[in-house]
Amino acid sequence: MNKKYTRGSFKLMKSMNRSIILNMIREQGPLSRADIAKYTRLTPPTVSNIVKELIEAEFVIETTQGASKGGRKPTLLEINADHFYIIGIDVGRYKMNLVVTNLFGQLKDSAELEIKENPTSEEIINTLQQGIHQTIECGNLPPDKFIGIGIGMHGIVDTTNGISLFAPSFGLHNIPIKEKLEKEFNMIVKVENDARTMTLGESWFGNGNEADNLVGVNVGHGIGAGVMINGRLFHGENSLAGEIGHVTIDLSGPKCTCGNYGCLQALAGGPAIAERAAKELKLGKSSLIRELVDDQLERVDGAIVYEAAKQGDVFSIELLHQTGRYLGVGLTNLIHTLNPKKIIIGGGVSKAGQFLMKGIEETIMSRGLTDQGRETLIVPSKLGEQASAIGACVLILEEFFSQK
Amino acid sequence: MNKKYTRGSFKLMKSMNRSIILNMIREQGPLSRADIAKYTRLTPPTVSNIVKELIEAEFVIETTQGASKGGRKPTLLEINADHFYIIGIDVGRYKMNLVVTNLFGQLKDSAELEIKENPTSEEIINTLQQGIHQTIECGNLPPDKFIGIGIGMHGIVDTTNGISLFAPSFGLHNIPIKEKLEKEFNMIVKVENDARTMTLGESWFGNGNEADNLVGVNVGHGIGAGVMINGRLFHGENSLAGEIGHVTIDLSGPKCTCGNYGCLQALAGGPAIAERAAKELKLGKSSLIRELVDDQLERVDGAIVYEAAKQGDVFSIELLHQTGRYLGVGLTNLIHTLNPKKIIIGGGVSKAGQFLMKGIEETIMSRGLTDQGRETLIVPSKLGEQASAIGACVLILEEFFSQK
DNA sequence: CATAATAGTTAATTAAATAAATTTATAAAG
DNA sequence: CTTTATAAATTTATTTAATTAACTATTATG
Repeated sequence: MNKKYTRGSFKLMKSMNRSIILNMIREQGPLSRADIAKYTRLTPPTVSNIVKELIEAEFVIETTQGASKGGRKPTLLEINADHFYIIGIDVGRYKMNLVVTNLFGQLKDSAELEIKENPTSEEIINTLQQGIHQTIECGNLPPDKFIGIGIGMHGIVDTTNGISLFAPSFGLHNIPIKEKLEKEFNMIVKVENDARTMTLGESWFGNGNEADNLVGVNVGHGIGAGVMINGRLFHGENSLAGEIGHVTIDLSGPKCTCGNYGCLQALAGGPAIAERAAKELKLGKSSLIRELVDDQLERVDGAIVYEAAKQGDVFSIELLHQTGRYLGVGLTNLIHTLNPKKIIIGGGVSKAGQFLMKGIEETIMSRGLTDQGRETLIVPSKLGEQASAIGACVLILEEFFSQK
Repeated sequence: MNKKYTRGSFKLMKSMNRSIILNMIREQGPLSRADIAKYTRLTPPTVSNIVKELIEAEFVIETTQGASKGGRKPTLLEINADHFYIIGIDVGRYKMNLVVTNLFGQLKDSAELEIKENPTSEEIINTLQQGIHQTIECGNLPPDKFIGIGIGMHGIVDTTNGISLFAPSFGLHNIPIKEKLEKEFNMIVKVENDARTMTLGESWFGNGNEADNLVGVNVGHGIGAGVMINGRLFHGENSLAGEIGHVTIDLSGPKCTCGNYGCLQALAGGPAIAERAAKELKLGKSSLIRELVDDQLERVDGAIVYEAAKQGDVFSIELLHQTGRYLGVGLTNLIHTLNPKKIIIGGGVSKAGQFLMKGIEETIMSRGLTDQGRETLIVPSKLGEQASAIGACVLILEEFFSQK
């Protein structure tokens, strides 16, 4: 009774074809009408009609003439990429990362927004609103071309209503982001978890290209993943899909912040790395880290271990190698549960990707069940620090390119 | 370039609506044309036209007149369930379980087929063919009403081509089941992994009802799962999705048949239970099991532990309780990765469900990350031993009820 | 028995794809 | 140069199948 049926109708037929054509131009353009007809198996008049509408709506433009293949030259079509701009914001623990992209995900502007210490919900909303106002009105880009705002937010998000249900690093509940921003700016606003926006960003404009089944793993303070199935983000029943930081890999492992023992995060998250480093250093091991923190071991964190490793510190390199092995176990579990085509490693810790990758690959090779499993592609993030903010833009692009 | 676009067309529109109506009658029937129009928001003439076709094709029949609600009595429509029969076969380690169902998944006939020891591919095919011939021609049911054959096969299956790529308990590779059976019987044949057919069976006719995101866990000799996402089986990139038997939950756990340490299967599979029982009994623990196997500890297997537990043996009950806790860790990992609405426990070991459930629930309660996660429904299989064979029938039903 | 309400059908209309024919533009052949 | 073949795109006519509106059939209710 509760199931939603999408019935066939003229409207649906039209909107499917419009969406197919628009996306085909986006992904494979520039293309001629004839090309589109050939690839989609739609007839030329159908393509021409829809293209006419898309041009009128200024979503698509005719560009150059292509080379003739023995007859009339084709008129090539392209997305009118710079006719529309999107704001994407990644709300992190200490700051917000704001970017502006066009329809091709190309970076047009960016800014960093400071978050006050122990912010209230209102302060978070205010920071967002001020940052957005400044970006739109600074004059770099025509204000009327902004069409939507996407937010990548750490913690638990109610995507339907655009509410941050729980933001652990602020200790805040129920921030009504979508409602407030839509009222203020009168454009589409979408809110999503940041591991998911990161994955979305990589999927559209990063290293995820073409993989329909894809997992993006955000390794930072915590470990979270965005799961894409059949080319769309998958949330699961209660938005818990991809909470792989709290997958148990070692029943007798160290205690996690969640109260359990042996969670992946408790072995491979940023704080876990720092803790293991400090512990071993206390036992007297020698390492460059000592110099970097002036022997104040409480100052050790993930970034410092990475810095030391970069400078060739054997102790740190081995530490990250071991972390990679732990991560590898988590990823192997992922492969044996979801079996994605590709896994993308992003987030803060992934800066140390070079040092982690070896351990990850080793473990997957040894623990993978079949050859195919072992061949799962593990790749680093391409968009790096901006993956999540760019992915937030994709929240709007998805909407733009889906139906209308 | 490689993406397949489904373009909107009149054919698609029609087939969508036909499928919606057919499925609505199946799931919610008996229904009147007017009911269907109301629920689907299709107009009465559209519904009438399609229903006319469905009646002509003998997929649907008009049954009784419903009660008037203040006007003309509705003519109720039902699936012509017994006009079509489907054969489903679950190919296990020692025998095949064959069932015949109608379009409602109601059992019409069943049989057990013996598998020779160390069978060849040809012998497997022969056994299948003989069993099917016998079933069709025995006279219980009109032979011309059989429309398809579904096979649930343990091991790794190439579903596209209907080939059993690897059947570990036979040691066989590349059994071309679909090809051989289609040639012999000239009807649709579909082959799928048995954990997946089990899940499919529960989803349509068992305890999975209405959950779009569902995992069925087959706990037996090994542990495998069928993953349903958005109401459809999910295979992953290389059919490894759901191979949760080889998810690592204890880095320092016992060795698994796959060569790694601490796989779920090595802690909670049938042989693992038997091994733990034998080991502790060797240390001198007292248990009813001793009597059941005449003190020949090498005869202990999962079934015997279950038998003892049923008879109130404290040792066995505790053993299964512990097994449940291990399973619970595996399922919690599943929840934190896929977050299904429901998890169905089936397979051989699930006969001992009552003894496992407590441990499973305990663990999920203690290890679940959020309230919602902890509330994931864990339910036992409803179809029991026949789940996989009935699910094999669903492979054909899916096809029947999808488009045409 | 009249009336209102529900079920279902028939006829007319409409949206949008498809098919066929035509126009436009270009390269290559003679 | 002109002709011819061919590709690109548009125009016109046709077809599919949903929708709208009008109508018939049936039944409960007052």
